[in-house]
Amino acid sequence: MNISQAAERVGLPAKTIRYYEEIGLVVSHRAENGYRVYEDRDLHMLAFLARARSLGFTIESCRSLLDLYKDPNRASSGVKEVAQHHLEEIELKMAELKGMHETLSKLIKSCHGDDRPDCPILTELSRPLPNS
Amino acid sequence: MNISQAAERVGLPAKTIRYYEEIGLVVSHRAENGYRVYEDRDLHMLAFLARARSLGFTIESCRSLLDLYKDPNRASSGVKEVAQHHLEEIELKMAELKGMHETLSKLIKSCHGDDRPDCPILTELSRPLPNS
DNA sequence: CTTTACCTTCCGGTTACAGGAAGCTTTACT
DNA sequence: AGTAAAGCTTCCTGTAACCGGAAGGTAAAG
Repeated sequence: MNISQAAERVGLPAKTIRYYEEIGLVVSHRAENGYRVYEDRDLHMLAFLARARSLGFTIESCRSLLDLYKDPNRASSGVKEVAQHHLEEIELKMAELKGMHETLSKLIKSCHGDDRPDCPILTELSRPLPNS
Repeated sequence: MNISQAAERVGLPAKTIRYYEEIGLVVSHRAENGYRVYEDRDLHMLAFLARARSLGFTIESCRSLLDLYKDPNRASSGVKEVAQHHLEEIELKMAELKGMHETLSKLIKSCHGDDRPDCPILTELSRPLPNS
């Protein structure tokens, strides 16, 4: 199976698969003409990566997870740690976004949004500095 | 006032201020020795940018907002549009993160996390492909 | 007069790819 | 058989918003 069929199967762009190979996340076997060839086992790895990435794991976390996946002697605690750490990062981002959302939606509500120049959004953004 | 004092005042790294100048977001006046010099007006701009960035606006949105800020004939509707668009992006990201959070926290709960190799997280990530 | 602290510019690295050029191979069609 | 289109390869550049560090000029302090 060539790269574009593999790509379609696992739901990743061919470019991305080549990139994963370039950074050593996966290996690819080559046919005699130099084309990459994918077997079931390779597709499993790629699909694994696609799922992990869709959950927001970084490439480096994916590398760890994939290593654990391939190791029959792994401890599930290792997997859980990686996942837990990622969950915390997600929660941090959510909190950050929540803060922005609150502030921003209040500001937007308070802006009449017509052709007059006065605007509470700009007023807030340009509040004088706490002169230390 | 030199760059590092300005940086401290507005809460931005000096590197960032130089970068904003490089991309034409702000202009800097120079002293005879070539050093950047910041006046109140410049500090206002920088603080404006710091606040906008802290609300997650992209640099390009900041550019628009700053242009509007500097234009006494602006329409507040223009500002509101930029902010509204950004709010929608924030909501998109929040939804995405929420989905990841749900899936991931369920998986983590279901993983015993000890020294045994079996792990529902890996099982989920390696689910067989929908063979089309 | 020298050390120390700033300042300058310039270059490379970060994340996770996407776009596109130049060139080889395979497939399809006439 | 000839050719055109599709698919593959590698390589290079660009993205967002900076950070870190090197090399070298300037300023303030002792």
